[in-house]
Amino acid sequence: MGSRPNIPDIVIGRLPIYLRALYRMIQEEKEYTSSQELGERLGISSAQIRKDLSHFGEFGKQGTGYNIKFLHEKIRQILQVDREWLIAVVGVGDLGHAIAHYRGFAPRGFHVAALFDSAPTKIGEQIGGLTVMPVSAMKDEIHRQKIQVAMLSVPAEHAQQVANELIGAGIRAILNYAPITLAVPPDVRVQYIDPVAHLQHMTYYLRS
Amino acid sequence: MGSRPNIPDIVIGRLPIYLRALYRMIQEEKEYTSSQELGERLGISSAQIRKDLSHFGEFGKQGTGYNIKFLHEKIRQILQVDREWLIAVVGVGDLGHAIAHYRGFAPRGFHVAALFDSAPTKIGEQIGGLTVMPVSAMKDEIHRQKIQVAMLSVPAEHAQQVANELIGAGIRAILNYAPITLAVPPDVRVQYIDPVAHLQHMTYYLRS
DNA sequence: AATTTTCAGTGAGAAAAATCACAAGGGAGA
DNA sequence: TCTCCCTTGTGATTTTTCTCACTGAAAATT
Repeated sequence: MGSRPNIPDIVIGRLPIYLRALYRMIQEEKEYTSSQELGERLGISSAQIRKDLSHFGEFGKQGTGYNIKFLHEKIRQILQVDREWLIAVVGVGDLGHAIAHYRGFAPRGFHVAALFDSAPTKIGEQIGGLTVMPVSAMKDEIHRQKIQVAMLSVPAEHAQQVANELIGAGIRAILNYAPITLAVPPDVRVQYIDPVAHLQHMTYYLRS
Repeated sequence: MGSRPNIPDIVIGRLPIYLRALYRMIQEEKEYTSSQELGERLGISSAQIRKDLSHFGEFGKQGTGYNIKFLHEKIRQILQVDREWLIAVVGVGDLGHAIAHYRGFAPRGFHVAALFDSAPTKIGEQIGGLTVMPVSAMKDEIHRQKIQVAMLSVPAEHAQQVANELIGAGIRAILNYAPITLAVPPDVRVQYIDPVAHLQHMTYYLRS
């Protein structure tokens, strides 16, 4: 896809939000939308949306707006979610279970392809059609299936160590559910999910 | 605690990150840290950390740095998590179950105090010491317990409607797990948890 | 056919956020 | 006490991000 230099990360981060809204519009069987309508739904200015999209091409038509399916597909291509990504889940406690059962990954480009845990009691357990494997088998299995993305749902104390092993096994993107900032080499991407951090962010504003 | 005007939201959003790191340091029985050390752990510049904290007061000492417990407590006060917040969870599918069982809320200031679902088969179910109640009982129960925060884990199609009911019941902060942007009045805070959006953000960069 | 409305894309400018770099305070050791 | 080393808090500056406002094109209306 040739040269795509220097697009701000904050712009990339908004594309999945646009995708999500477009997906809803497809379900609503809408055909066209405008930057203004999209912006109103998302609480984002229309100029912001137009400028974001302009980094990647010209997807709209003056007077008409954007064809929803077309724009949806274009953003999927940009984000590379017009294919399926395999995911390894490490740590199958309550959270890992919920992740393994979650039906929302598949329709948006992701497929949970392997489950790992270190607790001997959990090895062999069947979850959502997959068998929990020992962490010692992680590297081989990740290579065998060519898995590139991992979700980390182990306790905070073990997260860094497991992350190191994942990176050693070739993983280049980690979605970390443990409430700890990971140290990783610059070619590895990490994103964080910390519900408590979000809650704490909101309670700041709950002053009467 | 008087006037605290105009502090950028992006600064507020980093405070929970600092809190998380300080909490870890307390567990490691460290006593002092510096903006530089903290920054290295978090991948944030030391100047950024100092400037962020300077919005709220002077918490460090030249030559010494920050007393970890003291700074931790100060940030807890700023975020108002030096008390316990009660949370209502709406939607007890797999995700709602995982939330209800999650042990990570309590030590960081939050207590799941009520569970709601609309499916008659789920009403009455016991989860983590709580009984699932019907959505129709939501308003009364939220008032009775004076719950101010809610977590929304219902399907996307119902999220907006349930959010409306929550707001009608007096909820002022919503952590939304449904992959949809909610429309809410300006005095209601919403934060989003969408793992797939994070994954899609990362796959952008997975070009070889 | 002419006019009006709608809406994308974009350069210029404004606003916000991050970084720089330094003065000054505090501790440790000589 | 004096000197050296750390480290904070912060004004100044740079960088990044967002918004404004306009051009031009397409559609809708008269």
